[in-house]
Formats: sequence, C-alpha cells, structure tokens
Amino acid sequence: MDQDNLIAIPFVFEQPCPIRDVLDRIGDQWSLLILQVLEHGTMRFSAINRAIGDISKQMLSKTLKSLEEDGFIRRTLYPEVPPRVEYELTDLGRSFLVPMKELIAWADEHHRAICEARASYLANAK
Amino acid sequence: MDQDNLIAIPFVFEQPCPIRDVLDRIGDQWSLLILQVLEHGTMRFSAINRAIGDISKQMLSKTLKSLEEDGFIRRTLYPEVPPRVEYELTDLGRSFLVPMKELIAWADEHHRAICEARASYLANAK
DNA sequence: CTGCATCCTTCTCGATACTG
DNA sequence: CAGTATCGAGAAGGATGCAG
Repeated sequence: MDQDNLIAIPFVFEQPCPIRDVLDRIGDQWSLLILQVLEHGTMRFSAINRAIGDISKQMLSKTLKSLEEDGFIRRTLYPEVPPRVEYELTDLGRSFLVPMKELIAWADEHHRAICEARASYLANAK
Repeated sequence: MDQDNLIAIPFVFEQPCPIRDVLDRIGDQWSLLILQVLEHGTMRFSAINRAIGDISKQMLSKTLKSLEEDGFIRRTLYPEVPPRVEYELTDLGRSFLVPMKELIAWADEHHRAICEARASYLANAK
C-alpha cells in the first residue's frame, strides 16, 4: 500500500502563508537584531547603528523601513536642524518578541546539540 | 538578567550566535516547510517532494541534507533496488517545533494586523 | 543627522541533464 | 527512486557619494 500519495499538508499552501510572511521579515540579516536593540527603548538612527556596529547605513535604513511598513516599529521625525529621527517598538512589535523569545531560548538551550550533530555528521561523512 | 545579552551585538566574530544559527537554517525557503511536513510521520524523498509540490529536487535534497546535518531529521537508507530513503524528525527536530509553533500561532493571529499596517503605510506614503 | 541612489560582488535557487 | 553537477538569472548586501 502506497500511502505516500495521500499526504496532505493542511495550511502551508494557502495564500499568503502567514508564517512565511513573518519569517521572510525576521529571517533576514538584521530585523531581529534591530527589534532586540529597540526593546531597550526609543533610539535614534545613529544610536541603532552604533549598537549593532557592523550594519551599513543602507541596510539599516532599508530594514527599519520594512519593519515600519509591517507595523513592528514606529518612526518619529522631529523637523529640527539637523533632523532627529527616533524609532520605537509598537505594541505589535513587542508582542512579537514574546513568542520569539521562546525560540531564542530554545536556540540557546539546544545550540550545543546542533553543533554536536554537525560534528558527528562530519565525522560520519568521512 | 539577560538584558545585557540583547544589546551586546559585537559577537559577530565569535562563535555563531545561537539564534542566528537557527534562523539561518529555518529562515530559508524550505526548511520549516519540510519540518512541518515530516511532523506527519516518516516519509520518503518523493513523498516529501509531492507534499510540498513546488520545490525542486535539488533544493529538497540540499535542505534535507542541512536538516540532517543539524540533527533535526534522521535519514535512513534501505539498500534495496530501487533504493528507498526515509526521513523522519529526531527528538531535537520535534522539540524545535514546540516554540516554533508558538511563533506560527502568533503569525496566524497577527497576520491581518501586519497586512493592515502595510496597507496603511502605503496609503500614507502617497 | 538621516537616508536614498548607484555600482558591484556574492549568494541563492530553479532548470536541466546525468549517475548509481 | 534518490540524488548530484552545471549553468544562469536574480536577489541580497556592502561601499561610496549625494541630497534634504
């Protein structure tokens, strides 16, 4: 009996897939890092830049825009000279960090196991 | 207090940040999808292929290899003719899906809010 | 100070064809 | 059936320079 053909995946094919939509956002290089930095409170563009350290202005700008577009952060422009722009988490952004922190905790807890699995895989590959 | 860990970003040159390490794996196009598919039970290569539908053999092969390397899934080759290969979740893979499901639930719950934020952002941009 | 435009390099991923 | 090899298009991301 070939059960293989009968497999059905419940929701992964619906359009648009919510989890893919979210993963595409925070799965990139910088989004999660920025959200974590902003958890400390409102910060200016260059403060975020310094906090992360090795992000380029371009990527920071682009990522902040994405996060703002998705409602994770709020951007406030103070029309001074020179201009001042502040970023802060929205309620949506903060609520996102709740399940995200569980994933981070899992990663911390199991990182060693993953590394060991990699090492053992490499050893067996020889 | 783990708050210090969140802002300490200059670990880029140290051993891989656990959460980045995990996100790099499941943040790709297919890994999470495959893990979810395998949650239904042990499956053969072509069964996974059919279940996902629009994945190429190459990417499926590559992603399965990555997941196996990281210890999320187990690969069993039955030396028959024609060959049969079965994939299944390991305990590590199953335990990963626990926090992941919370994130998925969050995504389902807030997807509408994100879409609305995007729409409103677009409207304001005009 | 903030942030966009341009250029350029690297990586990703799909299509196709081939092996055991 | 279960992969691997090769190619090419396109996206991601860094560096630099300019604008408001």
